[in-house]
Amino acid sequence: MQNDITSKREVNRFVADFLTKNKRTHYCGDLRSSDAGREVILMGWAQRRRDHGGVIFVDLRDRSGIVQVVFNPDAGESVHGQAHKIRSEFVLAIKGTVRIRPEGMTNPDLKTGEIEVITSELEIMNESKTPPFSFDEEETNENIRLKYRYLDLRRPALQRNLFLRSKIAAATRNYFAENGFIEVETPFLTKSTPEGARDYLVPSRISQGSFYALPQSPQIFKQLLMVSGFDRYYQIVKCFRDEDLRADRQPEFTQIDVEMSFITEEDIMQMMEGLMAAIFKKCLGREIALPLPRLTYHDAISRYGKDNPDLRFGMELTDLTEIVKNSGFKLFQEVAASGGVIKAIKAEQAAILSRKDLDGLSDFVAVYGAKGLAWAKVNAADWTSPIYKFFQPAEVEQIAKALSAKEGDIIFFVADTPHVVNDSLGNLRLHLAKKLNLIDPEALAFTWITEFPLMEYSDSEKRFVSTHHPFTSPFLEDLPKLKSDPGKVRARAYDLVLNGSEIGGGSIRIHRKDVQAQVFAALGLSDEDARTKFGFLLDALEYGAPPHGGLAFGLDRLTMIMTHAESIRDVIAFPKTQKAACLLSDAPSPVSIEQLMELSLKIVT
RNA sequence: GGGGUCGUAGUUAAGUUGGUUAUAACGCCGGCCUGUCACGCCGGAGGGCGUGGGUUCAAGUCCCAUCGGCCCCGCCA
Repeated sequence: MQNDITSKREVNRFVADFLTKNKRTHYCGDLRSSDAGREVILMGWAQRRRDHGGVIFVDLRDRSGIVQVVFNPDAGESVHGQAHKIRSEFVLAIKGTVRIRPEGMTNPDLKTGEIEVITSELEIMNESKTPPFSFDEEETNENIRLKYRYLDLRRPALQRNLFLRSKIAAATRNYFAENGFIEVETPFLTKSTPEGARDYLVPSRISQGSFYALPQSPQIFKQLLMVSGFDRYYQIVKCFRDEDLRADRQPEFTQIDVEMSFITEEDIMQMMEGLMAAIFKKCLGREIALPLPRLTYHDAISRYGKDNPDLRFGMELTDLTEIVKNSGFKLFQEVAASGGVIKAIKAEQAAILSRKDLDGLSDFVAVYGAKGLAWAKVNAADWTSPIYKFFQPAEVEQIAKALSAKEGDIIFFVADTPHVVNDSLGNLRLHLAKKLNLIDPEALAFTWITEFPLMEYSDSEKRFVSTHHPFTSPFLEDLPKLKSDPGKVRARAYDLVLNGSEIGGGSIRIHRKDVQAQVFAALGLSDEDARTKFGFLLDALEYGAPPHGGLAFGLDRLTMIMTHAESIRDVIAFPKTQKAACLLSDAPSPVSIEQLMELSLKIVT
């Protein structure tokens, strides 16, 4: 041990020497029986050692997979002796000969199970501490996995995800290059914009008391590039939003950002459908039928309760307000009279749902503001239902007809404001589909959502706010409503939804200053406000801005769907926790008083 | 900001109505073993139960607070 440093140096020199003389010939997982007889040099990690006293087996792993390497005692004392020292995750280089495994010794669970490598030389290039968790399928607490993310990333599943993500990015770049797009980088240190999400701020040292913001998206810059005449732009770019996290939301995420000039919605959608087809073809070998289906925002909400409907299954929402508004059920009467709606969904042949399950579903919809969930089990002649007694036979019949309900189905009713009804039934629909196993995991259900409202009333801000962003063009024919009924103005915006996940969204932008001014006015932004916040864009619009529009895809979410990942963390190399912390690097963390002083900042809490 | 859930050896988990030295599997260490592939066999070490209070004769088990992971609402497109 006292010679530790010296011997480490020796080892390092030896390793360097080894690498100078020996180049890797193959990846472990690529070897096949056709390689039999070939001498190979492999480098990787010892996944497992099986020491039989005589013969020793080691599963050698690299990014391609694993192969069994064999150390025979008769291969020589030094190699065999070294092999005894191998432990989990030691870094090895071996020279050996591929051979077909002896009769009956093959392992059908391995791609390389037909063969093995008989080792003639072994180099232990580095040792390893015992890993803090096993890399097997066994689920380990995510806090430990994130702390040792570099080890977690040795798992084949995560490697597969990141390789696929890289393929998606490559297919994207190819597609845009083939279609005449230019990739332009836009600044990360930019100006805070008030609309939309909370900004991440970066203090300026040179202009004390002033701040940059990290971009929520390159929105304004890509529009400026259109004004400059680049005509077709794209960028694969990080975006930052300081909002709370979810299973599919990280504070920094990646967009495939696109903008085009002299186009309409149709041109953009067609171009983006081509992108989707190219990505799925190149990365998964799957054909996408084009053109993709479309649904208006209004239809999506009324039929599925959400603007990101999962179309892999049916169970649509049915409006029963007209049928039940005069029924004997007082609650339904009152809701209908006060402008609310009564809607229902039907779970087909859902007898596996127990009475306890049904009661539990009330708690489920309560999260979305529903004060109750009525249900009815449809029998041959009647219903088993707490509310059955309130209805006339004719009403029961009409409801059953509206829903095409058959014996064995269960109907769920929610009566409330349209927003609460759609929200709770839309989410209940998803919940039931998962519970009843209605979703084909291999299905790909795309849909465009069109005709979004340009703006929505915000109760918290007591004004209309942009649904998309304030540069979204309204439908020209709706312009007169901008003053009289702003909530009814439709936007030339479109989202692309895949399997119930919004994977992209965009719009045709306003390219004329007068229209932009009207929209700002409807949003309650004064000329002065607008000028302070977006002055440079407004200026640009006055210098011959072409008609333009675009959209952005969420690369993380797209990758999630394509890898069947349940969490966005499974498609990001170094993700953050729900508290937006990086357990690996321990960010965020306090900084020195000197750093704060240099920025003229003071911590006040 | 709110709701839910979890935190016990390196890891994954068990731990009855609070009651003597806190279990198991895997991993780890040592020994044996020439064909295994989650190798096998024998032996061994390892934690005081996220943290801090409190109740009690007695707390992993009860109470309060706090920290952290995950899911959700709000927020966010």
